[in-house]
Amino acid sequence: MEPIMSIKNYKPSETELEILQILWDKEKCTVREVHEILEQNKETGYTTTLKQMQVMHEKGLLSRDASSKIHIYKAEAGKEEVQQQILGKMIDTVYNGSAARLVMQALGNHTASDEEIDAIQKYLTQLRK
Amino acid sequence: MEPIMSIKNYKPSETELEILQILWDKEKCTVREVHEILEQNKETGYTTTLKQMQVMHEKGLLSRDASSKIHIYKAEAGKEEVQQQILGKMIDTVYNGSAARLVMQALGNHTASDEEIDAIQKYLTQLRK
DNA sequence: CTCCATGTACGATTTAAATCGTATTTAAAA
DNA sequence: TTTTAAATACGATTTAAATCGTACATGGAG
Repeated sequence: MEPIMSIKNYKPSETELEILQILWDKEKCTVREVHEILEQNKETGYTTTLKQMQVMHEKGLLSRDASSKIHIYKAEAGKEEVQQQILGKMIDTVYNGSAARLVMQALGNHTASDEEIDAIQKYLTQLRK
Repeated sequence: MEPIMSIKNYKPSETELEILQILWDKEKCTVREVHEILEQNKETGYTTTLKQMQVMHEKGLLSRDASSKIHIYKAEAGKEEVQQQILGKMIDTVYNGSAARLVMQALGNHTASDEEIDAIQKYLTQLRK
């Protein structure tokens, strides 16, 4: 697997995203730690997780410290960057480029709490300046 | 290909979504019409588009009138339904279930115009009641 | 009626991701 | 030092989507 040209503009697969989420959350992990978290949601073999992480390492999505027997992995792809990448693609392909339409639909059906709405309104006001 | 259990909760592939977009926009289309629009964005063979649409028909995503030689296709999957489905999955997998976080990131980087922000704020105020 | 341009049908292949079995390595316990 | 549990390496297989070549059908022009 050749390394990814730029880590920006890379859209991870569903499984890769699950692993990235774990590493964004926990900073550093062994394969076993990642695997055990993954296993809580779906059945999967240890070597499957291992292989996934090896491939992601080759792609440059993860870095690792291999100085001891147990390799320690770390996310190289940044959380905000990747989220932004996925979101942008979605706005284009699903909402024809209109972020506003996405936002309204998101707020309409995934009922946010009053606190969340407050936060968003403040954010909007600030955004205007 | 077996028909999809429920058209709700179905997440179309990237290519399927492109075809759905066209049919949401134009209501009824022949394969050729769809293909010619698709071709504007990417190189692809006619029979590839045909096959895609046949499979989507088998899945129940599209219906068709086959009474004449030239079949006329129509989207069965509803636009809002599918968008909602994709969006919901994304909020879960990318934003840990927080619609608010998605919204803020969407507004932060895909700069909306002042008019759009107005519209969103009004929408929010109304949402509270 | 015959030709032929333009369709559809469908199987085979390609491609990419995900899965897993097995071999090998390693480090610490016995 | 030997054994062994637990880790990595890696090739082979599975799976699903996408692509495409080719055969066959159809209806209108001549």
